[in-house]
Formats: sequence, structure tokens, C-alpha cells
Amino acid sequence: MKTKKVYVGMSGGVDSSLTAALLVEQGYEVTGVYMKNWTQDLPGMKCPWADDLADAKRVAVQLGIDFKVFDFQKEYKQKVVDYMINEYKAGRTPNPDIMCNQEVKFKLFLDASLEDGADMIATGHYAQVEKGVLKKAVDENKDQTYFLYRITKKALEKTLFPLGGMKKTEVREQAKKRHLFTASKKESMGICFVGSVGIREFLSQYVITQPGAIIDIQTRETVGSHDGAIFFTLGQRHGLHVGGGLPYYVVSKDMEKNEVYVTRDLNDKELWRKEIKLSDLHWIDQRPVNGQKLQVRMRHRAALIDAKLSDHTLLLSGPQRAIATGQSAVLYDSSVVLGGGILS
RNA sequence: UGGGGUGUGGCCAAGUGGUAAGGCAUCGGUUUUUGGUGCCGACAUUCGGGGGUUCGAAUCCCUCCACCCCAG
Repeated sequence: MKTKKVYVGMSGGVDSSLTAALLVEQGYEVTGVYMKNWTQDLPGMKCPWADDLADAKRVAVQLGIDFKVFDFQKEYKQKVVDYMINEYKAGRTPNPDIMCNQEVKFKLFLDASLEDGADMIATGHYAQVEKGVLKKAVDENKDQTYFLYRITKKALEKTLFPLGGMKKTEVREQAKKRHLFTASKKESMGICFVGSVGIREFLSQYVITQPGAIIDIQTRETVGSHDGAIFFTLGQRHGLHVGGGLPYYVVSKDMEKNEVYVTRDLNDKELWRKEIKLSDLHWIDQRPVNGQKLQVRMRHRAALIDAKLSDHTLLLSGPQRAIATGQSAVLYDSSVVLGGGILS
């Protein structure tokens, strides 16, 4: 029987390194691929792509597998970065990593790999896939299905997630046991392509901003000024530079007037949502029927809560705090990811 | 100009003779493959200025300054 060729997305981190190692051990013909998506430095922040690429390559050499670099910079800029910037400009709060999975990893990377002769692709995501069905990872704490709900069934049928059944601690151990160069590498965080730089620093490179008023919706008084409404999102507390008394939380904003509205009332109704309108619904397989009992995750690592969907309206069993427009609601039927939509 | 009040770190604010609470903000760390939240830590040798009383004052006295309110 012919051995299957698998292209593994290697980012230079522990997870994808072990993913490749495991697949080699399982008898696949493995090729490591580094996706070159973003290489730009930012003031005060060096883009780590070169180091990541070097790490990924070292591991590939260590494993004795082929190694390639796919350059998606142009597409990445268009599909992910521009999307993100435009969403922010429109006053919403996008999730670029979800878009990255939808457009780059499970579309561009998949297509390019297949075209290059691969039978399947694999990544180091913590998620499980069974016959085209996406399921939560065994390690509930690391489950990354929230970021994957926009993948197509077709893509899933050609995808392997070898870490889906493992705990993070196991992954570390196994990586150490195999002496992978990246075994002890620190977790990466922040937006995947920007490294550890803040969204604020990133946006300010692409958008011209003006100072504007911060208005207390309870007293209707201007309590301070900000340097651009685009930098603020629902529920945000820090960065307002307004002191005295209790903390202020962002409740809404007006991009036209460039005003940010805040409250000191943690129970302010603007901060809590129980009924949510969704747009851009995406289903991996079948759309659930109206009124079907299902669960929803409103942000990465948040607990699943019961909910019901009818048409485009999601009714939660309890109010959730600070879910901004542009963010995603991911629907589950127990451990199966059904799909989801974007808060509008 | 009379009468009253206030002045404590960037902001709010305890503390009325015993050697500067707390909160907000900010900064740092942590949590997190989105934003945000949360959590932990740091942050006034000094209490508007000057002088005095006292073993000892932010707290008592004198004086100057600033701001606020009422009166006219």
C-alpha cells in the first residue's frame, strides 16, 4: 500500500514540531512547510519570522523530513490583515486568527499542498477530526476549535490534527523525549502574525487617528480624551487614562464622531448580551434546525453555554459580558463543532 | 471686600498628636494562538509654602499662597 504524503504546517513552535514527529512515527511520508505569512517589523517589535523559520527547519532536519517554505505574504495581507484593519475601521472587533485559518491554513495551504503532491495536510491545532466532523480536543483547556469553526468539511476530510487527543503537558513531555529543538520554547501569544506586539501598536501603523472625547453615559459628561476610537473595544477598561473613583469600562463608541462611551456600572445593560444577532453564518456540515438545543462559545477558552438559534438570532441561557461586534459565536452540539457566526 | 469651606502621589479619598489606608490611573508580570476581561506585583520619607509648640504633627498655633461657596 502506498504511504500517504502529509504536509505539516510547521510554525517553529513545540506543537507543530511534535505533530511532524508523530506523523513520521506513524509511517506517513512527511513534508514540513513553513508558511511565510508576515515578515514585517514594527517599531519596538521585531517580527520573529526568521527565528521561527529557522526553528522549524532545524526540527525538520532533525526528523529527516523534506522542508519547504510557502510564501503567502501577499494573500495574507489581503485576506487577513486588510480584513482586520477594515473591520476595526468600521468600529468592529475582528478575530484575525479565525480568518487566518479560514483563508490561509485551510484553504491556501491546503490547496498548495495538494497541488504539490500531498494527500493530506496536518497542523498542531488542539482539535479532533473524525470523518469530516470537527470535534473538541481532549485537552479542554487547550481546545482551539473556537478558531477553526470556519473550516469547510472538504478541508477537514484532508486534515489531520495529531495533537487532538493529547494533553499539553504530554505534548511537552513527548517533545522533550524526542529532544526536539523546540521542546522548551515558550508559548507564542497575541495575534499569530504580529508576535507579541499589541493591537494598538499594530493599528497605529496603518490608520491615521485623531483625539476624541471619552463620555460617561451615566452623567453624560466628558471625562477624558482618547487618541482614536478605533483602539477601543466593548468592555475594555485599560488605556482610558481616566482616574478617580471606580474604573470605567467601554460601553460603545461612535466612529463617525470619534467618541468613546464608558460607564462605571459593571451591570450596565450595554455590557451584557443575552440575545445575539449573527451574520456570516458558516456551517461545517448541516445547519442546526431552529430551536435545537446546542451550546455556544463566545470567546476562546470560554465555557460552553446552552443556547438556541433561530434564523440569525442566538438566544443564550444567560447574559454574556462584553462580546463585541465582529467577534465570533461558535456553536457546538456537545463535543461536535457545528459552525457559527459573527456578531453583528 | 466681608463670612464660610477646602488644599494628602496623575486622579478620587481615609487619616484630628505617635510616625501616610484603600480605590482609580499608570507601569511590570501572569492568563490567552483574536480584541477584551481577570489575577499578581510595583508605585508619597511625605501630607499647598514658610515658621512655631511638642520627645513626636498630615493632624495644634501663626503666617503666606491657591481654589471653591455664600454675601454684596
